[in-house]
Amino acid sequence: MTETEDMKLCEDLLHRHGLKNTRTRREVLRLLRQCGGVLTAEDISRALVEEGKKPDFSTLYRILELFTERGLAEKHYLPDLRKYGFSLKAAGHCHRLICLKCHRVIEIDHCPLESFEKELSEKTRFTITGHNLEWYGCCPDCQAAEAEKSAAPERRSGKKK
Amino acid sequence: MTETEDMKLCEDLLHRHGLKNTRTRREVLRLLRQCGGVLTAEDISRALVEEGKKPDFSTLYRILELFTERGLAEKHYLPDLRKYGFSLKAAGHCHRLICLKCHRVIEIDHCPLESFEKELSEKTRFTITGHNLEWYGCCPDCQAAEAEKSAAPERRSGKKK
DNA sequence: TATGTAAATGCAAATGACTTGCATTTATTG
DNA sequence: CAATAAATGCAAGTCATTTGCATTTACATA
Repeated sequence: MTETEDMKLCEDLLHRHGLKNTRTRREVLRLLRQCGGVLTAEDISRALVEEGKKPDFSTLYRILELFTERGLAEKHYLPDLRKYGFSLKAAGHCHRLICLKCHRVIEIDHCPLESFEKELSEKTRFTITGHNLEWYGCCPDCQAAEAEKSAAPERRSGKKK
Repeated sequence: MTETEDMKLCEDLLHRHGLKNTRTRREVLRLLRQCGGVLTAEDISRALVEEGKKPDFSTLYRILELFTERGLAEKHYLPDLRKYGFSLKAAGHCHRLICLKCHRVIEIDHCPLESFEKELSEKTRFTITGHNLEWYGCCPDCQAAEAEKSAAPERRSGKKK
């Protein structure tokens, strides 16, 4: 897809969701599409700064919140980073497997909870309105990188946990 | 159980986990045991203030963090409150069903993910190190209260969502 | 195409949960 | 009971996120 086509698509997406088509919104959408996974406000800011733009964090947060409200994106708390990440919303209900090293995301479209949840609701008499389900781990690439590192160890920076 | 017995038990619990037996730690432990569910630092502070004590938040956070490290408690991010809650740790792996109104917690000790997770790991070649799973909903009591309220509506305070 | 208007943005300051440094107090050990 | 290592309180700091407000912009309409 050419860059122009991609931009066109972003504009359409915005319009289809009843959102004004502004430069920063297009950029945020583009980055989310490009990465395909989860980005934090800081990730997005950094990427745009590298391209010579510098949107304010307040604007980014407003955009990300808006995208989430309008069902264009999803917001996930990332416990290891103590902040939120955002990703484009998959059609339909799904869960994620997130690599803790590189933040790559695999979408899991089959929800293994449906039947269990029905049973649970009957047993507890709770109305169940939702659930949180995410898996964390280490993707094959990062496993390989990790294995290599321990084969030829280098100075390790004192990065906090 | 008498209050003294309860205190004794708290002291034992602390000692068994290699923790000094201080007043505030005993109080925090007692509150967690009494409530049986999830409490935030603020919940704990409020409860203690009502009893005429006023531990500093820094102390509470230090204690809760310590309890978590030593496996006495568990820490959960509560997305609707945007902060952490703590509960005594159940023996073994388990998940929670949390009432969004009153924060009552039901522990679900059967994890419906085990077999699914194995399959998932094989398919994606990720090393899966953990998962997040919590259900949210409304407990029977709050459902009843809700039903009553709409039958005989009263002035609603402008409490934020 | 010009233009009025609501909405979006940038900026600065605020918020709120949580953390940290340090001086003081306290639980435990000998 | 004294010594001491650890726990606490206090004040100030951190950091993600939010908010108020003045300015700019997208886009519908003239």
